[in-house]
Amino acid sequence: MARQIEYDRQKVQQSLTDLFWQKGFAETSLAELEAASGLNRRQLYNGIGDKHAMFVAALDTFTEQAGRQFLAALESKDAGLGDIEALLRLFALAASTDSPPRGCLVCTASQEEIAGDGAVSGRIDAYFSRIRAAYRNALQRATDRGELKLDAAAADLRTDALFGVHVALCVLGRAGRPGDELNRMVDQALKDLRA
Amino acid sequence: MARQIEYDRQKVQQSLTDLFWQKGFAETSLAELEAASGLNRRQLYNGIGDKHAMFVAALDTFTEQAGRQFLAALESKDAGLGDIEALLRLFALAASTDSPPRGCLVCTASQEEIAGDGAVSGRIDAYFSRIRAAYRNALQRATDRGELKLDAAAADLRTDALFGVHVALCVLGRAGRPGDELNRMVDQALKDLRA
DNA sequence: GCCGTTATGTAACCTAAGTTACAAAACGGT
DNA sequence: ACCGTTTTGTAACTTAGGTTACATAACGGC
Repeated sequence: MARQIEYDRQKVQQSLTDLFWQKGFAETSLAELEAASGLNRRQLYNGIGDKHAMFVAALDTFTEQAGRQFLAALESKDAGLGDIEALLRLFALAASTDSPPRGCLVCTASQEEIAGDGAVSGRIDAYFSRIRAAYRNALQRATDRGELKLDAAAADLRTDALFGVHVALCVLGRAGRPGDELNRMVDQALKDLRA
Repeated sequence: MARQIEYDRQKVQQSLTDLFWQKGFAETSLAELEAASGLNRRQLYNGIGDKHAMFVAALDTFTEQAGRQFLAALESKDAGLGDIEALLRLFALAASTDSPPRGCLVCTASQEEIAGDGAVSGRIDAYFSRIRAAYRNALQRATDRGELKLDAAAADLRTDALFGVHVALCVLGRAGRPGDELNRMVDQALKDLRA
C-alpha cells in the first residue's frame, strides 16, 4: 500500500460543492477551491482530478443531497399534495433566508457553457428528469388516494407545470426576487392543482 | 471636432449583444468580442468602455429589443389572452428552432456573479418587473374585455404564475429541454388561466 | 494650413488562470 | 528494514485574461 490521505474526503467534497453552488463553474478559481477546502492544488488534483472532475463530483454530491433532502418525500409511496406544497414553500422560503440565495447548482450550471460538456449535460438531464418523475409520482399517489382526480394525460401536463414552477423558484430565488412574489407563484400553482 | 468613427455603431452593438447572449458575461473574452464585432479592443474601449460597460450596453440593447418584439403586445391596450398564448408558444418554439437555444440574456445574467453589480442588478430587476407588468396589463385588458373574470387579487396571483412560466421557458429552453415538455407547460398554464 | 481633438493600430503590460515537475515524506507488505 | 506506491509541498510553467501607452492618422474650426 501507500501513504494515507490526511484530510476528510467528505468535508472536502462538501466545501467544494458549496463553493461551486455559490459561484458556478467558470467563475470559481483553483485558488478559491484551495481556500474553501483547506487543501493545496496538488492534493485536489491527486484526490479528485482537474477542475472539470471537481465540478462533476460536485454535481454528484449536490444531486445526491438534494434528492435525499427535497425529492425523497415526493418519490415515496406516501407522497401527496402536502409534500408538493411543503417543497415549493421551502424553496420560496430559502430564497428569503439564505444570503445570498444560491438557488440550485444544476439549474445554474445548465445556463453555463460547461453544460455543453457530455458528463455535465448527462447529469443535468438526469437530475431534471428525476425532479419531473418525483412530481409525477406525487401526483399519481395523490390521485390514487383520492386527493386529486387526474387521468394520465392531465397528470402529465400538471407534472411539467410543477416542474416549471420548481425551476422558476430556484432561478428567481437566486436572482433575488422578493419572497412574496415567489410565494404567490406557489399559491397559484397549488390553487390550480386543487381546482 | 475630431476624427469620425469608421464602423456602424448599431451593428457592433448587435454583435456584442448576441455574443454575450450566447455566452454570458464571465465566459466571453475580449478576443471573442473583437472577433464578433470586427473591431479591435482599442476601438471597443474608446467607443463603449471596458468589458463591464459593454455588458451593460448589451443588457440595454437586449431589453429594448425584447421589449419591442415580445412584450409590446402584452403592454398594449389591445392585449388579451391571445397575446399571452402567442408569446409563451413562441418561447417554447424558439427553444426547438434556435441552435443552440440562447434563452434570455437577462435570465442567464441573473445567475452569474455579475448580477451582484449595481448597474447590472438594477437592469435585471427592471426587466423582470417590466415582464410582470406586461402580463398584469394583458390580464387586466382581458378581464375588461370579458375574456376572463379576475378580481385584483386573483390577477396578482396569475401575474406571478405567468411570470414564472415565462422564466422557466427561457431557462429550460436554454438548458436544452425538449420542445414538447415546454409546450406542456404552456398548455397547462393556458388551461389554468381559462379555468 | 495650422491645431486641438478624437479615432485607430500595434504592442506591450500585468495579473491570474489551470496544470504539471520534482523532490521529499509517509505508508504497508515481505 | 528495505521497496514500490501514493501523498504532500513548493514552485514553476504556459497560456490567456483585461487593460493601457504610445505613436499615427483623420477630422473641423479658426
